[in-house]
Amino acid sequence: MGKDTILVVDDERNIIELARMYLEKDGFTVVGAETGTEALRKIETEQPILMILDLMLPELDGWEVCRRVRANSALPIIMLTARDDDVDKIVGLELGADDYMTKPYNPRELVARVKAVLRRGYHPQAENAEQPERYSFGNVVVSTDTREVRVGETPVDVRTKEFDLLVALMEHPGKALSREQLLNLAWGFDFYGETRTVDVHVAHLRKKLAVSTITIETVWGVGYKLVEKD
Amino acid sequence: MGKDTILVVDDERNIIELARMYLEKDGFTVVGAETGTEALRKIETEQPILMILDLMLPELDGWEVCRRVRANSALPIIMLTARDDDVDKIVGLELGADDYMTKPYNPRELVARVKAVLRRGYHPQAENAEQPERYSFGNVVVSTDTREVRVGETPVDVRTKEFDLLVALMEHPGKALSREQLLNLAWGFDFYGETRTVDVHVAHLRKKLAVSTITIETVWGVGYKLVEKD
DNA sequence: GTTCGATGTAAATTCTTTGTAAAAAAAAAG
DNA sequence: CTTTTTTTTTACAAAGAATTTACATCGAAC
Repeated sequence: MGKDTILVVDDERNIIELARMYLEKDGFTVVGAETGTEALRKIETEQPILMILDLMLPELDGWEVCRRVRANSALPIIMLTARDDDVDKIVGLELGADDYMTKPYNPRELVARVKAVLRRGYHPQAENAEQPERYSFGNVVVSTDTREVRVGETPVDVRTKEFDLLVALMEHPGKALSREQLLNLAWGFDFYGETRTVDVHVAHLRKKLAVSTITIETVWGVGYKLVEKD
Repeated sequence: MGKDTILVVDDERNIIELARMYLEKDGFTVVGAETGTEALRKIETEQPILMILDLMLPELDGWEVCRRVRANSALPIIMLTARDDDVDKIVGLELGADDYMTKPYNPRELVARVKAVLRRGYHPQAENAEQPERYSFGNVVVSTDTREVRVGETPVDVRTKEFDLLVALMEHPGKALSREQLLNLAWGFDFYGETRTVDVHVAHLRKKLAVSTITIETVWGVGYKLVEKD
């Protein structure tokens, strides 16, 4: 009961069992409910840390279950739906779901999302939205699909975190970003460490971008910004 | 009994239940069979209007079941197979299947095909979109129809999973692919295992591609990508 | 100019990821 | 059913990165 328990609500027992198989492999305990009322009851008795909720349910549909749960708790909820047009409602109406997946779903992706939602400050739209696969500023081009950085025609070798940091900066050229913001953008919301870690990677990037027409400028007392030289 | 009944033959009960879930939603009645002999018996007793038949079966394999059914009936058959190379046999040897799908399959697509087969004058080859039957990158050529790999003129012997992994990489040359993505592409969404299984096959492929002009590069912290050497 | 917190950065440390051989398990062939 | 082959898992070494530390330096305010 409690700290590893996930409640899976679906009227199809198979869906519950599929989820159970994959989630238990990752150390979660899975409790199933086949109706909306059963779900509400199990939330009380089992104290789950997250609920996976199908929209289509007998007795009490997913919308209603979600509304009632949200009335008095912040239990993370991942919605499941078979219909694409429900997605807009989930996203648009701010029902309070933390994330959603369309059925039929990829079970490993479900596990990944459960973990993501359980991380502090997860922003689902960032996961679901397509990010551009290429950024350019000055004579620097960053390709996210190949994870390559080029200064003019010359490829530049950057490490994982340097790459992520550079992308974060390229997403907001000219804007001053605090170390906190950069940690959120490049490390994720659950990073647990010194803000000054950013400085070290900035230093590395500055060296590697020395030959380019852009640079990472210090905004004293604030953070950093990406600017064109001169 | 009869006019809406579909017989689903698969030794994996989950596959049957998945099909049942979706087919029943569309008004069909689903009868399951887990072995070839059970399938033949159920054809007599249940009089299905269509059979969905997995090739890999205990007792009597799908080929044999199909042959025996075809000996004295025109029952529409949709073949399921996990192996791409079986597809050639199904299509080429005119075994008598009306359509086929490779596993893992999209259940909604299965429903669509069931309906299509039941429509008169259905032409399956039009639905099974051609995927390229040949990929080449550097001096490596991969033929999906013959499942052969050549480095220049020299044939290279690769195992099934190595082949599938190589195809996945060849479909996205230069792109960084995570282990998850590679599992989805080469193993299927329902693979239930360690992501590091990918690494082992990558190591094997690297040895076999050592003499070629391409290689599988590690993208640290991310996954792998296929690139030309130098 | 002096002070003091903020920043730069090299080096040390710690942590993660990856390569790979070998064992185990599973699947295919006989 | 037994043998062979393939696939997956495991375990550990090695490589590679990320983070922290420590100290030098800088910049703003007075």
